[in-house]
Amino acid sequence: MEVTTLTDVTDSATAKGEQTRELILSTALRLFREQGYGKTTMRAIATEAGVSVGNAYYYYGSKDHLMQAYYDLLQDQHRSAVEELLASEKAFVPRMTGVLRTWLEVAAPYHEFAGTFFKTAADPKSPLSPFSDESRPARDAAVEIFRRVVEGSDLKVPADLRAELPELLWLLQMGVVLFWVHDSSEDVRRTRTLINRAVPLVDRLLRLTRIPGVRGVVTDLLGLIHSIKP
Amino acid sequence: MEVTTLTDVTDSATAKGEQTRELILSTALRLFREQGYGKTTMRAIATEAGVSVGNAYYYYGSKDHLMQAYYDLLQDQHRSAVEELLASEKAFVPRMTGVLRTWLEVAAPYHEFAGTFFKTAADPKSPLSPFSDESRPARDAAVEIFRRVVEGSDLKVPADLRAELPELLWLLQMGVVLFWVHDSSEDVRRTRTLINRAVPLVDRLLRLTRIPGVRGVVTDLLGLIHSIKP
DNA sequence: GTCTATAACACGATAGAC
DNA sequence: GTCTATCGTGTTATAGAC
Repeated sequence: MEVTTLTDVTDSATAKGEQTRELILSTALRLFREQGYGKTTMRAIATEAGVSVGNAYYYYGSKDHLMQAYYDLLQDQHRSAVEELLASEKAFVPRMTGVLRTWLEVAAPYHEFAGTFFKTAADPKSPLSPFSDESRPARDAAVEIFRRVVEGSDLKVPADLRAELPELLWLLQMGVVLFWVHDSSEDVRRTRTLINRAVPLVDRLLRLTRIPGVRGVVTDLLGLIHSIKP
Repeated sequence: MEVTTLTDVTDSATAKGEQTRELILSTALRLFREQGYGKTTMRAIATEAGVSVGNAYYYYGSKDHLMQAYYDLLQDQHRSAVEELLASEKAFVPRMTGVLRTWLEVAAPYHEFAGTFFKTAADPKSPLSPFSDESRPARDAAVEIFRRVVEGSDLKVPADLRAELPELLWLLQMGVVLFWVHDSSEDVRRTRTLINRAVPLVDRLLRLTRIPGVRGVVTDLLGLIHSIKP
């Protein structure tokens, strides 16, 4: 009985902590969306959430960590938003195009904020860097989406290339995102054009790999990739 | 006579200002190199240069502007360091490889600092962004190097592709630099490997463009590039 | 126009009490 | 887990000297 009570106390304490953690995060994201990352101060987040600055730092080691948490959230949303498409569509081009378009939709509310996000992500020393060890789980989850894009499709490519393809497609997405961050056109039309034209191009390129003369270049490329992996 | 004297005074004043400007910059760069960007304070730069903080801000609007000045300097050094190679070597692969290797050499002392630099550069709102209007002169100068790489070489590619090639090679360099920033291997060996293998691959790829089946993909690619330009 | 000296402000981050 | 007080730093402001 005493044990049970003790457990209950611990549980409720943990639950309360979790509640505070989420309150701080959701408040921060709202303010980021409303006023941008730069103009949102840690003081404002704390005040708005009804906690102290010190408490905010108790849960999130830095302002950047709040951004990191947002990134994880975004990835989660993208994964579930893409579920239906990957279950129904079988052709490579609409699969890949759909995945990229869905990303645009999910990330849209944070387009301006995303600039600051990638600013931090570009720093090799930052745990938010897409190439850092800390973000490996998030990166693996992202690559996993493209593994499913490839596996569930009608794509016919050599086995060795197919194995590297998910990571290469993820890299393509990184490029699209980089373009998107800098895209200030109405309704990010230029990014949409990029997706609409780049994916069929990739598809065409992949079909070419069966031509003997092209095959050698692909082998070289795969060798290059292998040689620069850490 | 009075005019001459007046001019002299103005000139010497300007010269003195220029001297102070350079003193501040060189001091800042030395401290950045020695202790990193983050740990170098504006107060330290001013003290070390023997000027007041206010004076440092008189010449450089912000700490980031000092980084911007470094970038311009780097580009200048790269351009002159590459001069001899471009004058003597005629084959595409050694030309391109040499240009990229030279960049590594010129930038080497600032490898760690470069992380912070690209962090700032990745922000679309920053004037340091390689895609911003403010950095257009610097970008044009960089692309110009690759225009010379192409023009002075024995490369045989279709005219429409050749026209876009300098910008594409510059983009390749951006990729190499991004890789380099994240490369913590001894003597950046992985980046060297990337250059050594990627350039011949590009060369091979460019030769393939004469195959009819491949030609169509190139046309598509050029169309894509054209359609997403602002 | 160039420069000094000093104070002040805002913000990210931390220390230490409770 | 939570708070208040405080620090260090980028940046700005003031008020003037040469």
